[in-house]
Formats: sequence, C-alpha cells, structure tokens
Amino acid sequence: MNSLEIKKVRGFQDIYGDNAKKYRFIVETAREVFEKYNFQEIILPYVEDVSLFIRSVGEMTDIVQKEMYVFEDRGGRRVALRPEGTASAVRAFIEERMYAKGGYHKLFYEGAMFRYERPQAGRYRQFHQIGAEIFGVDSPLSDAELIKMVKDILDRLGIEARLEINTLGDFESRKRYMDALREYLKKTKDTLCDICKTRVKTNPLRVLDCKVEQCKQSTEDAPKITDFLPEERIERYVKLKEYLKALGIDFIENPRLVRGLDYYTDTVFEFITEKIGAQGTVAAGGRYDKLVEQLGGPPTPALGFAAGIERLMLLIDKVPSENLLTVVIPLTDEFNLTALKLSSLMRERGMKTELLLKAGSLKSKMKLANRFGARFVVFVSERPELKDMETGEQEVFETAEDIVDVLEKRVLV
RNA sequence: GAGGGUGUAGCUCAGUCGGCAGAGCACAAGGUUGUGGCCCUUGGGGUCGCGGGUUCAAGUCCCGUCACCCUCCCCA
Repeated sequence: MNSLEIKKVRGFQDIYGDNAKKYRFIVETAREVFEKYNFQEIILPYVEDVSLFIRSVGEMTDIVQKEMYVFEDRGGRRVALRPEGTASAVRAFIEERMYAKGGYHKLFYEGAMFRYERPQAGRYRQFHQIGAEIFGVDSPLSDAELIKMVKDILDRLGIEARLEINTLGDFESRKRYMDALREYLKKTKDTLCDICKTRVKTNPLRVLDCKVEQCKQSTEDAPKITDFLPEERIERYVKLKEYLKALGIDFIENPRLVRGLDYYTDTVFEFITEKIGAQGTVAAGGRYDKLVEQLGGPPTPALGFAAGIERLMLLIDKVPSENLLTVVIPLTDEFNLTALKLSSLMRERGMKTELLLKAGSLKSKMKLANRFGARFVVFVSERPELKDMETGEQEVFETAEDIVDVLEKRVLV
C-alpha cells in the first residue's frame, strides 16, 4: 500500500463479487414478490429538504439529532441525504397528488440510505433498503397483507426470522400512556441502569426495550400500553392477530416493542434474528396514520416497512446457481480471430461465455479457466476441441460452429 | 458520544527476552515438448498503518495519531 492510495470513506463499502450477487438476488426476489402483490415501483431522490425528516422522523430522534448528512447546496438550500425511505415516499404521494386519483396506492422502493453512525457489524453509513408503503387503507387487512408480503420475501430468500408485533395506538392515548409510564419509572429509577435513567426523560418507551437484566426486572410490573388504548384500537389489534393466524404466520406479541421513529401509530412489527450479531432487526415497519396529514396532505391512513439489504446479505450463504460457463481459449495468437467470432456466436445463442483474454502459457490459461469456474473449455485451433472440466473428457470437432450445437444442449437448461 | 480489540508481503497471519523480515495461500517459471484442480522445485515480491520518543540497536518498549473490527447507544 503506498501513499497514493485512496481508501473508501469510513462507513462506506464496495459491494462486489459474491456480495454483489447476493445484493442483486435480494433485490430481484423482493421485486418479484412486490409484483405479485401488485405494488408499483417509485424511484425516489436521495436528497430531500431537511425539514421533511425533521417533521416526519421526529425532531428529537437520534436519526435527526445526530445521524443525518446535512449540508447546504450551492443555492443555499438546507438538504439532507435521506436517512430512510418512508418520508420521501409520503412526500411524493402528496406532491404528485396521487390521492387525487382516489382509491388506494401501493408503492415499493429500493436504494441507499445514509446515517452518520459508528460502523459495526451489519451497520454502515451508507446502507441499502427495500421497502414498501400502502397509502389510503385503514383496514387491518392491509397490515396483515404487508406483514405476509415481508414474510414471503424472507421465505423466498431462505431466511428465518421471528416476527414480533405490538400496537402503539393513537397519539393521544400513547401520550397518556407515556405520562403514566414516566411516573412509574420515576419511582423505580434507582434500580435502572445509567442509560435508562436518562431515557426516563428522553424516551421512556425505550426503557421497556432495555437489555439490562435489572431494568427488565424492575419494569416487569410497569403499566402496559394496551391498558390505555380505547376499545376500538384493541379490537383492531385483535383483528390483525386473527388474520396473521389465519395466514399461518407465527408471531410473538411483544408489548415492549417500540420503534425509534415518531410517526408510528397502532401496528408496529419487526423481523428479528440472533444470527448476525447485535444488529438483529432485519425488516421492520408499522402503521403511520397521521403522517400524510402532518406533511401537508389530506388525512390518509398508511403503513409500510423497510428491510436492510446488508443484513439480509449476512443471512444468505449462496445464491441460486447460474448457467454453466464455457471458456474459449485460442491455442495461439493466429486463432484469436476465430475465437473472438466463436465467443460472439455463443453469446448470441445465449451461452455464458468467457473468451480468455490474457496471454500466457496454456497451463496458466487453464488455471484461469478453472478459477473462473468453467464447466467447459473450447480449445480453438485447426481442429477445435471441447473439454469437460468435470470429467476431463475431450472431443475433437471439424469446425468451431459444430461445437456450438453440441454445447448448447449441455449448457442451457 | 463511550468502551474494548487489531494494524507486519496482494490475502490470512507468525515474529519469544529489544539483536539479520518469516510461513501458508496467491502470482511467475519449471517438473509434465501447447491441457486445470492434487503434489514437488525454484523465483519475484516489505515505508512492519503514520509521526515522534527511549536505546549502541525498535516490528517488539513509551507517547501521539489514523484506519479497520467488535460492543454500548441507535436503527434496518
């Protein structure tokens, strides 16, 4: 490594090789599932007005307070690299007047998010999410269907994660609940861990989520959110659970599950795994019935989810196999032209083909072919030969074109 | 923002008490007279993260700094 070498910025990463394959596999799988559920893609900007996130994610949240990439552009606008997708989707829903068409809208998106955090396993400053939002539906049917859709994606990726759900109710009863919780926590404050002592003020719901054993114990008898919700909210929650059971989806009710973004109402859920270190939440979402209104749109119930692609990647060990590879090797330079044309023909016929571009001994070329994972090698000379790298068998042909016909049957499924 | 760990060849990592800079993998050539994987031989490869200090002598000890990894926090 010399002093001219420039390295990637902290918290950013290059995704290449097998990781790029996993990335694509995840995005394509999700896309197929979204398609089945009749969601429409929306490609959103990476840069937004800062106030969009302040007013949606929440002014006091960590994301807004200390994790956003905020800067002023040359026109003096205060902008931010998006730290999450929902805010932009809602902004677009309003700004593009999607509600004017009536009915309801189902959108999905994919792409990079940016948060200035300390990097760690499964956590980067630029990370990637797939996500989906449903605008204009109130029914718990939509909650159930969204959760089922996430589960479908995870299933098709071969990823196991447990589902935890909770309800946060409406803002009014949540506020009453938080007051009561704060009162309760003040009494037990001495038994809480240091971090939680400060959380009593800033974010009492988080205390319930604390991993420290003493905190878990001393909050065992803490008031429960469900005791503060009006009957209709409870009924809604019961309905959702009914639907999930009907769909055969296992879930754990976790009354301590809270989410870090301010906009959630009623349903929240997380898919969690223990297999990838401390950052185990792999997909999460919930309902946000007031957000569209808060951002200047007409009152519109809505819900959505997002999944972290990097974290999903950690849970995938292999992507489904691809087409078999054939490597074309000209034996000497005088056969370069023939090999070039042959490779071109093979690709036209749909075969995955590597024309061996590097000069060197035949031995070194064979080594390369082997490393590329070639199943077949074609030696191009007066009498072209086809070698099966697995069996070692070798056949001689009259012309290069003859080989193509034979290969086609063996390579293409 | 707080804590812990690690920086030595392209990669993974040894390096004892401070005393000549090492191994495996990878790469190149050959063993094999154009044929891969396994094996053998030979070869090319180093700002020991960076800066300073102690010392006759520093990869090794001390101070600083940067980067990466992990954890808390927070989140997907």
